[in-house]
Amino acid sequence: MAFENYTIKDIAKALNLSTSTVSRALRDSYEISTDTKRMVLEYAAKINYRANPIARSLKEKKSYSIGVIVTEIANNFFSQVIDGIESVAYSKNYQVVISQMRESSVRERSNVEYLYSRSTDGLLIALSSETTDLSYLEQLMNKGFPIVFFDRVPNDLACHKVIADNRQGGFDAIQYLVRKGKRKIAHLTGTKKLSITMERLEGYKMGLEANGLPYLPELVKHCEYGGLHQDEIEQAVTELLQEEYDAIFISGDKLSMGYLQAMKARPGADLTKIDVTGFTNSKVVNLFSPPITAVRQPAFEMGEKAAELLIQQIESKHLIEEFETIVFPTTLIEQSVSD
Amino acid sequence: MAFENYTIKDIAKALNLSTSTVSRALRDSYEISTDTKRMVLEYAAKINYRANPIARSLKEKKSYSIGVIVTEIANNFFSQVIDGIESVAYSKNYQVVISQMRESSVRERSNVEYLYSRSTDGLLIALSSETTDLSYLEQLMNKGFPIVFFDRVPNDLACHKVIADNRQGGFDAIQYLVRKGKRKIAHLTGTKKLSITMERLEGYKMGLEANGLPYLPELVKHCEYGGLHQDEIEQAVTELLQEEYDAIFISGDKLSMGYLQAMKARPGADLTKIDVTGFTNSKVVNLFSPPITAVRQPAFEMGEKAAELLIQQIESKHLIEEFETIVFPTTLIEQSVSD
DNA sequence: CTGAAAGCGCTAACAG
DNA sequence: CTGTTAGCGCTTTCAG
Repeated sequence: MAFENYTIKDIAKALNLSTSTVSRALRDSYEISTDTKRMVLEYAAKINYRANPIARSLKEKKSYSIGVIVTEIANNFFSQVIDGIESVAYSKNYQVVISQMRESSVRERSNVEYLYSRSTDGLLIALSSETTDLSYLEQLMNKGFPIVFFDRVPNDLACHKVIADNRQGGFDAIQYLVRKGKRKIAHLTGTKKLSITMERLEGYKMGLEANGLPYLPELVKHCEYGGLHQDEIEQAVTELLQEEYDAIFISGDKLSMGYLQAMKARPGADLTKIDVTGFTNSKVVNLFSPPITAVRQPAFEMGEKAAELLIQQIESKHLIEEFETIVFPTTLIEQSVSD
Repeated sequence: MAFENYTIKDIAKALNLSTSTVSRALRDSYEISTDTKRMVLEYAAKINYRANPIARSLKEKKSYSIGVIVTEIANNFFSQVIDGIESVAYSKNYQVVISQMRESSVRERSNVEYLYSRSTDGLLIALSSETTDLSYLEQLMNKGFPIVFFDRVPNDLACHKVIADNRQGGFDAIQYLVRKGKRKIAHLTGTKKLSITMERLEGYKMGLEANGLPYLPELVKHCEYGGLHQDEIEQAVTELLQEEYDAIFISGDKLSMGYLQAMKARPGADLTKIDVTGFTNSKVVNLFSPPITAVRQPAFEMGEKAAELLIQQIESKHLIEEFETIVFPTTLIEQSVSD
């Protein structure tokens, strides 16, 4: 009996009221007498009435769902962001609809359009490695469709953005390595199309400069798909091993893990000599061997914040004029050398 | 925050047709002339018409979305399962709506009810550690609401189930440890309420018996919340350290990682002596120190299969009579001792 | 305070 | 082949 699909009509009939009265009573309208309200509410509770949200959506042009687009779900950083998003959405009674674009701008676009046409009320998105043309997103935003970007954000679009302090994170990484006596620090990163790549690269350069170290382009390797395919990383490592370097700063979760794997698989490589510091949100970096010093982003909190901004924008009566860019600090997590 | 969108009415008006004709043309109905169809399709494409799925849902009582309920998203196993689910859903044009219950049966239920009332077309669920009363799920299923269980499945409900061969996985783990010369093998696992706990425990017992080893209850520790909170694990480890054991078999991702963390944090514990074999879907187990031998489930494939079964059930005209239980093999991944 | 009626955008009898 | 009509379940004027 718990799950019959009653409608407002059933309640109206049973109580000898009109559907509008019932609707209003349910929504606690001021124009309904307390007696009627109580009656309706009681009966509704008794039959375990649940409003049909589809009908409500159609009427209100609002679906209480938000779309999320990420590279892939099975990724430390993204899954933690989604955790944060879901937490906020749950507390505000929104559903979270997820899709993956696997670094393809085509899939990104088809997902955006699908989510838009399926009347999600807004979108949270981290751009794909391939994306250069943002005009379709801009058009949607101009139509009033709320979009909040996180992690990988557009440069010159007026919108809410939630990011980590990538520049500082990169800078800290270099400072740390230099303090450990490293002088030739390589950099493994993603495509230049992404904001995170450029910001972390800047941090890297700033770090070098602050320590009077030269910037050597041959020590910087870009993986166009952010290490989504291990081949990219193998290729980069092969190239790097022809250079001389005593430490490496890596600009992403997938890349960091992939680099360690690649090195582990090369019998020749001496893992103890080349220090690794990399962006990663793995919760078990301290268990790794060879060790890796992690640059950690507050992924959960970033997800929370992004969801809050989005829902706030969705529920705002007027068009947002002032867009915010929220920057979260990163944390450097050094692996204890207990063993 | 509304924005203009074309409707079937706009097309009808522009083309001097009735809405029903347009609707039928759009759906490629046999009763519409090819000429009219072409005209409608062309115009629709020109104005970039997108059908309002909410309206369609209301009419058809079908939303082309499926709900997924897991403990948490930021988990190796679950995120990989969701990856598989999303892949299949994407290819069949279904949306994936995600929610987390964090081992709470209350949250599980509220999520189920919410997803149901929001007219998702079906549900994929791995039960919470607390859940004992399945009657509300049974009621939904009796009403014809499609639910496919994966990983943590009910014992005696007629439904599709997708699981790993947990018994065999446990058995293999013990065989492996015994072959390495271990004789006192502990077991760290979750609550007895869960199918996976009982099956893996059985595998453990079978393994012991097959090797003429005694089953010692004091070597088996249950964490009621599957290690969701690290305290549980600390507690179990503290208890275990008072026993004598030379190896341990661990029954879940969270527990495996948590155990390694707990041990690492205890200066006294000699990590090299106690071999660890555990269920985990981490893709970097081979980088761990202390090493862990992984019992790996084909999580992605399990997600794919579960989604396929669900969508098949959703789209089937008649009630399913024969339910399937799909069992996937596990793989034992030994860490190479290269360093 | 309550009810009648219109309509959100779409589909599907039922008539032509 | 195409149009008319009647809803899906809910909200919301507009009248009483």
